[in-house]
Amino acid sequence: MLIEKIIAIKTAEAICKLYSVEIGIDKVTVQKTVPVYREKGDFTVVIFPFVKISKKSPDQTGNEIGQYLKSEIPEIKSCHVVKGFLNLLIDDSYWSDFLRKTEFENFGFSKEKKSGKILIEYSSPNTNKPLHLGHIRNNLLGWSVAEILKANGYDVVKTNLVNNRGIHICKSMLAYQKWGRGETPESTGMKGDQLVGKYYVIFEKHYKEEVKTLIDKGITEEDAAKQAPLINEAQEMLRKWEFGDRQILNLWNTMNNWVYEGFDVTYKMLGIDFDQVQYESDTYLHGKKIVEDELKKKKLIKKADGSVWADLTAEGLDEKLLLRADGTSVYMTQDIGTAQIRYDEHHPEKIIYVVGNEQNYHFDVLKLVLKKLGRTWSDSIFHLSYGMVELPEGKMKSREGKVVDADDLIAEMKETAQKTTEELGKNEGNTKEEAEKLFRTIGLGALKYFILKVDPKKNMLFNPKESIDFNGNTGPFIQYTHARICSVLRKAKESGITWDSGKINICELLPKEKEVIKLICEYPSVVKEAGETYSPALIANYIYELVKEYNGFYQEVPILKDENIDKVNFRLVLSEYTASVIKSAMGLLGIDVPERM
RNA sequence: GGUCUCGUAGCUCAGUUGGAUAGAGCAACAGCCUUCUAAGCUGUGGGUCGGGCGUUCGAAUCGCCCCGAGAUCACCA
Repeated sequence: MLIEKIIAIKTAEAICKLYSVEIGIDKVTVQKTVPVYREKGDFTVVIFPFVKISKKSPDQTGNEIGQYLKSEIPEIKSCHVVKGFLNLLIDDSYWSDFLRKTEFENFGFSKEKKSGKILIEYSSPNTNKPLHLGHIRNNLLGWSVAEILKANGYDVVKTNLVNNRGIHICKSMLAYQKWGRGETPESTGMKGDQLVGKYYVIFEKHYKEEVKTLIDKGITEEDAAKQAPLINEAQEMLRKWEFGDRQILNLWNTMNNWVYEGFDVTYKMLGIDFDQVQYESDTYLHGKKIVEDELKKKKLIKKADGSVWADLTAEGLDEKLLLRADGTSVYMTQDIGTAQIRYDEHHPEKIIYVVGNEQNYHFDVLKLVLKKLGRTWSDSIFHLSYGMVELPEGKMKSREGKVVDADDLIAEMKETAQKTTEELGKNEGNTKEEAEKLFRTIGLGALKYFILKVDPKKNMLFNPKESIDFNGNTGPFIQYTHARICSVLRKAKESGITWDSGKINICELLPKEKEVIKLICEYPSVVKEAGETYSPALIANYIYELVKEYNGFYQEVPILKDENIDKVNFRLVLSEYTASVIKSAMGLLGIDVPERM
């Protein structure tokens, strides 16, 4: 059991014994002692809540509880009360024992398997344009959360729902049909998704012009948006698609395959993968069927024009369209089908949808509609709503081409990594392949850490003019620390020095040594909390703290140069352990750590 | 307008189940490499935690009001 937990239990016990009042363990606050008082304590019990019970001064209460704890918990070396805070100093042997006894294979990960299965959907791209920085955030988050849940013992299914149908897809198809002149990825040398995206932007450009012309003729903006010939053609194309027009389906197949191939390249570069891929072109039919069945059961309503709606007025919302008058389906229709398929196939304890916060309302509605249709499992749907990546001038807009392209950014990061490495003269002795791999690792490390260290819920800013940093609280900084530790361990081996955690024989620790061990001890609870809150940011911030602390130790304390072999042994174990936690935690973020850089 | 989210140093972000003097990084300045990788370490300056009121022994954290920014309220996804 964690020493903090023991302290909390014994504190509650002390209050019972000393003041004859029973309190819950959750009423006891045990926290890390603030740095100013580090010499006096490792953990602090907040005494204020107990002075009402003891009817004594905070100092006196603290001293009494402190005496009790000291007599009950052998690991406590001393206690010390300041202004209502009881600081407890833990004996150094407790910390060195921790290193001696703890196996670091899979350290931090849950030992027992959870029974429930979790399905997590992320990425879910539209096949009308290439991926941009917003999608990168989505992919990294989804992938990392999946890994964190696995580390917490869950059986996780990573799934991608490809948004390959709908009016938006028709837009790029229509533009290609009109202005594409038979271009292909081969003929242009463009990635398939980039080529299709080009036509999506072209559609929007012409559409905007048409709308402007209509407005100039005196038509309102709203009507102009509906009357523009291009949008009507796109809708006609959607109808043909949904009713199986062979020519349209051929074009759709061709263009979608170009996009899939392009996406695969990007996913591979990013190191993102899935256990399962679903396509909306399959699931929407299931949704449509459910809607038609439920209409017969009168749970949905049909209007005079033939459109089908869910009435959510009783739930405080309005009516929501599920099928258009022409019989074609909308986003919600397919989501109903997709959810049903997922439930039938996996019976998951939870279905996590990693989708931007702009769709909060959509998911509220989805859950309500499913519930209205009698799907009690709608409660297992959880929308992991993350913030937007914004540019200095505001939101990214695919339609206007104002985006940070994923492929470009990844390539730039790698180039920056290469430039920095070469400037620092750290690329000697690498073969070309090794160097390429290293640049990719560092560039991606910088990008992934930059994104994942931010609380998922919050919007974040990306300024393309300021390249992502490689110093300070960054991926490369952490990778560098790992590489340095590996270097020390290599040097030890080369000089025939061995180390063994079982042979740790140290009674007194230096402050820097103790702080590093204390942080290592925290890793399991960080993994747990990151799992409970779906937040890779907790892992990122934790690992930064550990690495910073280790660097202080590395700077101040000689590892190999000490004459005392017990100290050398201990410090090598500490270093190896730190490296292993760095590697494990960065692994949860999808970031590789090199052994040299 | 309704609903929701956010507002912490010049910039980017931590810290929010209420706890000690609110922390990092970047940027600026000053130091540290004949000794384990200087992508590092140490130090200096930088804050009415958007504002006000309240609850509390104690508020960046909880409640109410106001100000500011964003998202959403589509027969787009």
